[in-house]
Amino acid sequence: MNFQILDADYFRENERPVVRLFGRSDNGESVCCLVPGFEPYFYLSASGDLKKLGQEIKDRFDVVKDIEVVERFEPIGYQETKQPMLKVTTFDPRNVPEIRDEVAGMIGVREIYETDILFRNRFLIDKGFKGMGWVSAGEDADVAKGDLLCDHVVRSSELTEVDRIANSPLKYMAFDIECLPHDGGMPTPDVSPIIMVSFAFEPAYKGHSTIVLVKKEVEGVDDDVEMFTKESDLLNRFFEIITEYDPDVITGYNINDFDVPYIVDRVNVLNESGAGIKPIVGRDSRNLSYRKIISRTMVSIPGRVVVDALPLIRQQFSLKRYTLRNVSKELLDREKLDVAPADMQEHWNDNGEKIRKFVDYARRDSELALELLLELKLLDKYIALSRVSGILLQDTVSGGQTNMVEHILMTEFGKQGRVMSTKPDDETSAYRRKQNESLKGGAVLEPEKGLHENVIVLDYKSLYPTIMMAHNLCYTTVVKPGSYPENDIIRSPSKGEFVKPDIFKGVVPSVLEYLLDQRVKTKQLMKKAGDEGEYRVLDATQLALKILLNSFYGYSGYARARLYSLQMANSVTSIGRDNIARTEDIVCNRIGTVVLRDNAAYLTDEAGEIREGDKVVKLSVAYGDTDSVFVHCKNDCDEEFAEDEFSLEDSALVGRKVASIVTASLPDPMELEFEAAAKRVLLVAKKRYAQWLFEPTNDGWKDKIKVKGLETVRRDWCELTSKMLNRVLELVLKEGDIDGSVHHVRELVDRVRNLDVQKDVDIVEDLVLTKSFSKSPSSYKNKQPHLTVVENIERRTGVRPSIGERIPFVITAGKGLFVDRAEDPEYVREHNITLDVDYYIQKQMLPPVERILGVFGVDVATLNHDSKQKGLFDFDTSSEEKVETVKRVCRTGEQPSQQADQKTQSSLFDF
DNA sequence: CGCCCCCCCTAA
DNA sequence: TTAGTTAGGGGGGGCG
Repeated sequence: MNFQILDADYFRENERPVVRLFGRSDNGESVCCLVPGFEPYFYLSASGDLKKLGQEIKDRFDVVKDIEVVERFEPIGYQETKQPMLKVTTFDPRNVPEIRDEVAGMIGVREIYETDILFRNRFLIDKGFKGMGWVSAGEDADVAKGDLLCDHVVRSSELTEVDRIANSPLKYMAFDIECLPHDGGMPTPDVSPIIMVSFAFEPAYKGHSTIVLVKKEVEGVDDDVEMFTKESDLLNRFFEIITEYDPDVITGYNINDFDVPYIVDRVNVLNESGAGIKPIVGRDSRNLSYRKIISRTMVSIPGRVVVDALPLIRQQFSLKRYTLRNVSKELLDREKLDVAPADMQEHWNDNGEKIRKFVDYARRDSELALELLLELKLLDKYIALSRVSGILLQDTVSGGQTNMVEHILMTEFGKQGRVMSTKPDDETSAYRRKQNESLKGGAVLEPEKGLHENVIVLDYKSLYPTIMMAHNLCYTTVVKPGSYPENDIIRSPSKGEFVKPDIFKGVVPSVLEYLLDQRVKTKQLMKKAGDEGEYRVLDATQLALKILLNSFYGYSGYARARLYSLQMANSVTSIGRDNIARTEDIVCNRIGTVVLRDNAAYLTDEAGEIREGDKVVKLSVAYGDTDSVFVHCKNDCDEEFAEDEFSLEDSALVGRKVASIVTASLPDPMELEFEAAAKRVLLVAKKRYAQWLFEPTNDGWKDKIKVKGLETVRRDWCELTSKMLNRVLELVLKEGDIDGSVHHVRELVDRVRNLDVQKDVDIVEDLVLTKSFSKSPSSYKNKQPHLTVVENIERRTGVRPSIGERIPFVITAGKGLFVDRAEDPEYVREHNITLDVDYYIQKQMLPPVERILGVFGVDVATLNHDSKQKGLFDFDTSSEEKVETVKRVCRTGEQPSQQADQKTQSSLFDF
C-alpha cells in the first residue's frame, strides 16, 4: 500500500517506541502505519578514555540501552579528521531529555549533541522519509485498530520511499463556532454557551457540503441543519462528525486563537458539571487540546493537520485589515453575512427569518474559511515545502524557516558523519544577538533622484545563495583567520576565511547546489506538465525551492539557530556589497558605452569605428539595492534619447549584453540577469521608486507600473493617498502629464476641503488609516494614534483588540495632539463626528504628492487648491507641452525651482 | 527650528 | 519575539 505521510509520532509498546505514520493512500483511504524497531540516541564528545566514560554512563543510567564509540565531525568549523565520540542509545525517546543534563555534567564530557531532536524527526531523517512524501508499506495485512481511527492500520518495518509527484486526495473540513455573549461583549467559556457550530467539507460529507448544528428548534431550514436542545449533545455531535468524516486538514478562520481554545475550555466547564462530553478528534482518539506558549496558542491533532487560515493569509497577502469580512471581500470577492454581536441575542431569540439568517451567517463563515484555503491554494506552498525540506506538514504550516533549514542540514550532516548542535540556551542567544550588531547587510546605492527614461533593470539571480556556492561559504568550511595557508583559503571582504572546495566542499553550498538544480529541473517539468494539477504541484515545488534557497543566509545570522556563524553571515553580505560596487564599476567604467548595430549590441572595441546607422548608448547606474542595478541608457551626448529613438528591443539588447559581460566576470553560479526594461522611472529616495516597466514575455512585451516603498504600497496611509498617488504616478510615467496630475490633486484636495460627511461617504471610507497594534500597551514608550483607539474601544466595549490586529482610525477635528484625535471610524460614523480635513490635506495628501511632483517644480502652494478662493493662478497647458515638460526635466536633469509663488510656477511650463 | 528617539512599514 | 537577516524612509512628539 502506498500512502503520503501526513503526520508522524510514536507510542510505547512493551516499553519500546513504535513510530506511527499517518497518511492517506492513493485510493483515498486513511492509513496508520506502525513501525517498530527504531531507537532513540544522542552523541557526546569528551576528553580522556571514551570507553571508560561509556561504561560509567551505562552503569549510572539504566535507561541507557547501548553505548558505542564512533567517529564524527563537530558541527562548526572545517576539520581535517573526525574525532571519536560516544553514541548513547536509550530505550525510550523521553529518556534522552531525562538524562542529558546529568550526562553533560559528568567529568570529561565536553559537549552533548542531538539531545533535543524530536523522535519523529529523528526517524524521518535516519530513514530518509519526508513529510508529505510517499512511502510503500508493502502488502502487509491490516492489524487490530485499537484506538486508531483510520480506514487501515498496518504494521511494517520495511517501508520504502516512493517517487511520486501528485498528492493524495486529501479531505478538508472547515468549522466555526458561534457563542452567545452575555451583554454583547466578548463571550467567555465559563458562562457563554456554544449555540451553533458550522462545517464545510471538501469533498462533501454524506452528500452535504455544509452542516450547521444549532442548539434550538428552527423551522423551515434544510436537512443539513441539525437541531439540539442540550449544548453537550451538540458538542458530542461536533466531535462525532469530525471522527466520522475523518479529515486530513482541519481549517477555519482564527481557530487557533479563538474556536479551539473556546471549545476545549467550554467542554471542560460542562464536563465539570457532569456533561460527559468526549472531545475525541485525533486519529489516535486523543482529545482536542491546545497549548499556550507565550501568548501564542498551538493546536495539534494527531494524524491530522490543523491549518488556521488567518495567519497564512496574514503572511501571504498585504491587506489593511484581516477580518474575515475584509479578507473574503478582497481575496474572494465574496460577502460575509453578518450579525453584530449586539444583535445576536435578538436574532437567537427569534423564531422566524432572523434565526434562519443567523444560521446562514454561521454556515457562511465555515464556507468562506474553506474557500480561502482551497481557492487561494494556501496549502500548496506548505505541502511543497514539506516535500522539499522533509519536515511534517504541520511543522511547515505553523513553524518558520528554522525548522526546515535545520532539518535539511541535519539530514546532510548525518550523511557526512557530522553531529548537529543542540539549540542554544537563552544566554548564548543573547550573546549572539549582541555580536550580531556587527552584522552588516546589503548595499543600497544612492539613487539619481528624479525622472529617467530608458532604464534597464538588471538583477542577480538568487544573489546570496550563489555567493555561498561560489565561495564555498559554510559552517563546515569556516576556519580561524590565519590558521591555513593563503593558497588553501577563500577570504571575504569582511575577512572571513573558508577552505577552498577542493579541500572540503561545504555542506551548505552542496545543499544549495542541489536545491538550485532541482528548481531548474522543476521549471523544465512545468513546461511539459500533463495536466493542471501536476502543473500546480510543480509550480508550488519551484516556489518552495526558492524559499528554501533564500532561507539559508538569514538562518546563518539567526541568534537562536543550532548553527550560527557570524563570520559566514558577514562574508555573504560583504561579498554582496563588493559585488554590487564592482557591477556598477563594470557598467559605468569598463563598459561605459554600448553600440547597437544590426540588431546586436557591441562593446566599443568590438564595434570599432562608428558607422552610419549605429546607435551609441551611454550607460550609467541610476540606482541599485543589494542585488539589483538600474542602468540608465542615454545617447552619445549623454542626454535622454528622443522619442522613439530607443526601443524596448534596444533595451533588451543592451541589457542582455551588459548582463552577459558582468556574468562572465563572476564565479559560477553567480549570474546577473536582464529582468525588464523601464520606459520611465521615478526615483524618489532609497527604497522608494516607481517604474513603467516592460517585461519580455513569450508574445511581446507586457507593461505595468511597479511601485516600491511609496505611500501607495504602505498600509499606514489612507486609501485616498494611495488612489491619488497611483493616478499621479500613472499620469507622470505613462502620459508625462504633469498638468493632469496637478489638476487631479487639486480637484481631490478641493473635495476633501469641502467634505460633507453625509454625502461623501465613499471618500470618508478612503480616509481610514490603519496601523498594527503590535505589543502590549504598557510597552509603548510613546503615544500612538492606534493605541488611543485601542484604549477608546476597550473603555467603551470592555473588549481590547488583540495584539497583532491592525487598528483602523481616522483623525477627528479639534485641538490638541494628533494622537489624541485618532478615533474609531465606526464610532465617528455613529456619532457624526467631524473629521480634520486639514490634517488630511496637509499631512496625507500634499507631502507624498509633493515628493513626486516636486521633481517638476510643482510645490505645495500649487497643489493646495481651494475652489472658493478665486484668483489663484490657473493651471493649463496644451498636451504637447505636457510631454515636453517631462522630456525636458529628464533631458536636462534640471531640478526646477521650488518657490511657492505663481511666477516661478508658470515659467516652468514655458521654459 | 533641528535633533533625537520611538514606531511602523517596507525593500531586498 | 520560539517566528531568518539588515537597510532605510518618514511621521509624531519631546526637548534644547
